[in-house]
Amino acid sequence: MVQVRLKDGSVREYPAGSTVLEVAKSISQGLAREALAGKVNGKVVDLNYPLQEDAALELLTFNDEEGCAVYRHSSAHVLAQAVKRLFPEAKLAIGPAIQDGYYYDFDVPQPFTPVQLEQIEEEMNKIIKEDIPFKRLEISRPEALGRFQNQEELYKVELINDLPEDAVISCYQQGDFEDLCAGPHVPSTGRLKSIKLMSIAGAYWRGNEKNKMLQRIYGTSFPKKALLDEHLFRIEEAKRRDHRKLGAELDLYSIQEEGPGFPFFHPKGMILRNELENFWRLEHKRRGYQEIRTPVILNRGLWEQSGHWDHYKENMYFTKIDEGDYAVKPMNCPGSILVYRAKMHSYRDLPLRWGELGLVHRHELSGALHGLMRVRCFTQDDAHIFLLPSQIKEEIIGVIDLFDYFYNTFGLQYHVELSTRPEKSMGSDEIWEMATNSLRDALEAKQVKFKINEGDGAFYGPKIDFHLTDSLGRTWQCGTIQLDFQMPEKFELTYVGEDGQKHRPVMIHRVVFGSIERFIGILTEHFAGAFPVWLAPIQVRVMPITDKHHEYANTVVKKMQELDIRVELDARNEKINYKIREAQTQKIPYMLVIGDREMEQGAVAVRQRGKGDIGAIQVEEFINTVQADIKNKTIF
RNA sequence: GCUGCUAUAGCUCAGUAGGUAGAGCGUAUCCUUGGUAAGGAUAAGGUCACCGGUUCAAAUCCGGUUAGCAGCUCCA
Repeated sequence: MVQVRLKDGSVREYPAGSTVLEVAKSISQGLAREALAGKVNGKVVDLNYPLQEDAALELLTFNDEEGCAVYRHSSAHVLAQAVKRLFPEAKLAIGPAIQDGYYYDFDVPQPFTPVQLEQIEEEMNKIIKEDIPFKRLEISRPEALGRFQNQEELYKVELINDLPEDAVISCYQQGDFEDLCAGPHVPSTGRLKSIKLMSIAGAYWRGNEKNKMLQRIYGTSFPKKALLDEHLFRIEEAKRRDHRKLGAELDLYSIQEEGPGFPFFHPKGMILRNELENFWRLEHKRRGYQEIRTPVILNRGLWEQSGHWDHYKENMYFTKIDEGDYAVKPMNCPGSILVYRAKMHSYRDLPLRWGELGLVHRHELSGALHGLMRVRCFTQDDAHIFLLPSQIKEEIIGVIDLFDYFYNTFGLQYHVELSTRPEKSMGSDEIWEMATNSLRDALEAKQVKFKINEGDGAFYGPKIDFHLTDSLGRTWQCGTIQLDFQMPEKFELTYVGEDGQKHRPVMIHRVVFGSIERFIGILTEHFAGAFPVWLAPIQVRVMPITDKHHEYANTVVKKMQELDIRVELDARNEKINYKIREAQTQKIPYMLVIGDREMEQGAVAVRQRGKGDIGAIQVEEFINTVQADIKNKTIF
């Protein structure tokens, strides 16, 4: 008998050799039906994996990230099998599960056509109907090499050769199809329900442009058709909300041929920006930050000292001034450090929290540019905090609180990831350990759940990343908190301690919005252009029914203008329906219709975005409502 | 940057076996004074992205450049 500890903490006994599926069945039929794979002592395995000794077991369904990945990965194998059936000459490369589905790369003489894509999808559905079992085979390296060489699957041979010495090499077979694969997989192809192939794209073998370009087929799959439909709907919805489209329609910004990747902000986009910045300044002031501003162009020596000249050159822009080499700043930290160095600091002054809305320029590949999300110049809502090592935990907690407050204000959910030391990095192990532990301690003290990203930290220190989830469930990395022991060292920063001696301060780099430009893009898509009143470029539009009502409408407008409400009068010679339609497409939160009735009673007829006509109220009462929306940052 | 695709009016798009362009929306003017998502008429507006080639003739065919889109790579 073996003892199996389940997710709920209970321990059950099973005969040795019982499979994961058998355990699932013993718990409930429903679970057995839903289970896609198991997780034994933290390792994801097939459902028919036999339990030979005591273990902790978790059953994975589509709702678990890992279960979902197994499902998609099995889908990719079905895709490959379908392609091999229809195009036997196709060579297999790799086919992993990804965020919203899976892909498989093939080496074929001709790119796939959309018609062929449909045929492949049909074939996949056939394979699913055939309900072919997935069989796991563990084989030796020579056997694996032999097998795939025979099949002339040279990409697979290359993969096998690159596997580490001690790797267990496994193969999965489903009927006549066989693929090199670590697994695990669902028990049989029939477990897959709704599959769909999404697109075809070129992709280089191993992502390297020097290698051959392969044909990549993207697909997705779900255990229920309703889930697939929902996914497809989300894609359509994302197109409708695309900030590039809405940015033009709402006249927020433009990008012109004269400046690829350098956005132009129009008056309405500037209102958004300024509101975000006002909010940012106020909240930072409240939390003990001061604001600084450092130059955009600084000399070569500085960038050599900071390490950017060596590590970041390809992304930087350069210029010459009076024979001297200068660079346009790609980051704000060196500037902030120079401000710190401008005078002596006592331990009594720390922590020093210096915010900077700094415009940075980075050379991004032309193919990477994307609306406001990926640009060549952007404003980081940066801050550098100089502190004593003993203040780290408390200070990080303060930053986490600030981030939480910001994201909640926009109705954005988030999750947190802690990134640890990467291979290429500076500094001693002790320092890294201590820095990483401080970040972890702060997260734990705040009881924030987090995921660990091994080896994904910055070269100068570990970091905490905040990933926002927007209204469509997409995630965006925005905020980041980075702990840095290297820059203070390189620039020989000091403070005078209690003992009268010089000591090295620690630095925290952090951004909340990340980039104001990108954040505007995210907000545009999150709200589908229907910004909350406090951000809306036009908050109220007043629409008189005929020109008899213009005078009264004007007094209403004036009243609001005096209170800094962003109000517009639509005095055009158009029917009320027409004016409403336009205000609606412009996503203006409040429309005020003014006719005889309102004029007589000193009232306005209010139409609220998303709700429609909500009736007439007195002007003063309406003004109070709007002001409350602005003050409370109400979202509707 | 690489691969593929695209570029016609402010916007969305049609068009031509190669013979110098068209719609809807928007804009302007006039008529209409209309109560919760498009009232009517008239007009203006384009070196068909840019440079070069083929041709009697190029917006149309070919090459290059630039920009955009999708993917790869990378990231705030």
